[in-house]
Amino acid sequence: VVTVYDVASAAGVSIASVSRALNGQPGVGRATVEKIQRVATELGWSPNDIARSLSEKTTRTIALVLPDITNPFFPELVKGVQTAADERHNTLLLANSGEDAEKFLRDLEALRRKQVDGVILISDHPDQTRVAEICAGIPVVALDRDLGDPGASVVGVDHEEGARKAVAHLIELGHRRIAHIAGPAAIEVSARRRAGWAQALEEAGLAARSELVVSGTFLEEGGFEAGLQILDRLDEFTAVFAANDLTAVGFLAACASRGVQVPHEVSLVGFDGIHLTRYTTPTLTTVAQPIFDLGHRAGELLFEAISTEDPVKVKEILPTRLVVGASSAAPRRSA
Amino acid sequence: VVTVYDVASAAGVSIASVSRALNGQPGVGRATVEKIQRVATELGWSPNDIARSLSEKTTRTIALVLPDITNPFFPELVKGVQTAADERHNTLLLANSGEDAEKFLRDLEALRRKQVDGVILISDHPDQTRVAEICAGIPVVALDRDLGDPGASVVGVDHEEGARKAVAHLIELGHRRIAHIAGPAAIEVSARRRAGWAQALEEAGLAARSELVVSGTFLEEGGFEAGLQILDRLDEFTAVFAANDLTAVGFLAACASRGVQVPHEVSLVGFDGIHLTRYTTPTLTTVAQPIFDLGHRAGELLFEAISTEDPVKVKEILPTRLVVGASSAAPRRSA
DNA sequence: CTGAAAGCGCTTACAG
DNA sequence: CTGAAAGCGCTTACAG
Repeated sequence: VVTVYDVASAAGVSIASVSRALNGQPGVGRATVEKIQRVATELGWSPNDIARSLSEKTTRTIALVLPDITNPFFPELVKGVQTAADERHNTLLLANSGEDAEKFLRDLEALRRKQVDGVILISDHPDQTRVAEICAGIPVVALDRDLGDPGASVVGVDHEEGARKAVAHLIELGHRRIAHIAGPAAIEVSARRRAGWAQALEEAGLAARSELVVSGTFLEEGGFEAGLQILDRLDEFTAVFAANDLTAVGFLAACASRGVQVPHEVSLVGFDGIHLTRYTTPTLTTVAQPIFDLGHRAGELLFEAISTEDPVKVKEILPTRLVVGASSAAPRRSA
Repeated sequence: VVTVYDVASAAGVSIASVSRALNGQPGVGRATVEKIQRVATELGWSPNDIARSLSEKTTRTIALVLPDITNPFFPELVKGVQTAADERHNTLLLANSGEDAEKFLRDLEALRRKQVDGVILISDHPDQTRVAEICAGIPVVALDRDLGDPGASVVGVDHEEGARKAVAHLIELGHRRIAHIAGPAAIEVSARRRAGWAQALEEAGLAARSELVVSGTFLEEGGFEAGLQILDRLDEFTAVFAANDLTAVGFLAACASRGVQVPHEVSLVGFDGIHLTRYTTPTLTTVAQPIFDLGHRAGELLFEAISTEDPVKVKEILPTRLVVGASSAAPRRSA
């Protein structure tokens, strides 16, 4: 309601001086600055970022598009990005597109209209061309999931390698038959982790039998359902590698409901390293991603891209770490 | 890059017609509209919401300020608000202030500068006056936590009543000594739930002994720590009412680490009804809040306030529901 | 050090 | 149905 014009006339100066004074820019007399500041506070002036953005052609806002804020992996990631944004005094705009491809595109278009300065994408949308079209001209960083778009920097982990570590850990414990509860087929990450599972088995001279793969959803229910199915065939395996921690949590619940002891009757390893894994019963062995860092790094990369005229595309792979909890142990029985 | 001016000159019309045509407003010839639309797509025109907002004096953006996106209660709430925003074709801006009072005020100021049309607040900031000052002139809805500010509508649940239900349930099962792991002292909701705990005990003619109250943090670690403390005094109680589900999850972990069986040796009830409670071992008895609805309703109320000149302040209390899981049972031992 | 003026990309009375 | 013009609240060359 009160604008620079009001402040200017009340202080008896021009709006140019007001703008400069209120932004701490040089070229205004000390006394003038003080007067303007005083008047501004008296009048209760508050800057209008919309007007500023229109004028400066930058909104100091970046966006993060993610599939499911409800999966605890993402809030942690959000914190990382948020921190990066805060450090640069930028605002973070969240778009929770779900895994819905259409909503994703609509959200992306809305962000473009909002004139965000850059976008961090967690998605493997089937139509990369459309995505690239919409994001044309605005810096993009792909997070966690790979983006076909070569125009974007990528930060993530090596999911295959992580999965291999998980399975190798089980093999080392003595397991020979290891089942896998996979993620949704449409998500690239699912395929990577499954591939890692198969590789680790094969490297150990064991068969990666597709009968031992059940599909999940990356959510608890998926792990639970998969568990109910697979627990009927406990004679075929002694351990389970779940595609992510939520799946593992669901599997634990299935075990509990069937009275199957973890890790005595079946060992379990998850993936992600969400905070919750330290508080499940038993605590979960998992391949931890540096979640916060992933988000933070993605933010930093994005800001570099924003402030550089011709940004180089980088691909940054952060290390995963096997965290051994109480859900994995040597097999007490043979499959 | 391409503006209405470009479209206008390319189509041989005025920017007024372009604006009207592109916004589907009446008063433009059918043929003209078509031509303008064609030219706009050819040129790859995309609306600039910043300019529109400056002109229209509305951003079609609402903000939600919350303490901790990492607590699974909030993402679910976010979904509710998000849905309400989507329904109105508004954008939701999230501010994750933490429980940090200073950051909260800074965030609020940033939102004001961003010219959001309204704000949903989850907070009980000590300095309500400051909050009211910053929010002056913009519609506010208080969510989940009560806001001293009488200028805002409130939507939430009756925490005392909910807590009473939890404790009454335990009493009904036969428990007589019920401990409580409280939330952070600074949060009003903690006090309410604790009061409910005390009331239920007293109504049943039992003593609400303050020695049976341990403080937590609303996070897993708090419940875990509290559990380690209190489990040394298992002879003093047979059941625990945790201030929220995350606390209960932490307590379960403490029980597991101490080898204490739930519910055989100690019963447990949580509060919130987060999704996870269905997948803990054992599944958690809890007082479920209609989380999604709370968020959705807050959004609706906010939009009403935004679109009404003189909005009435309402206080909407949504019902909680006791969900009986496997963590509560009749006491097998006497305290 | 200070100000008049143009411009950011839209929308919307106001005239025709 | 169509357009010229003003205005939204800022910032920033450009002159002095």
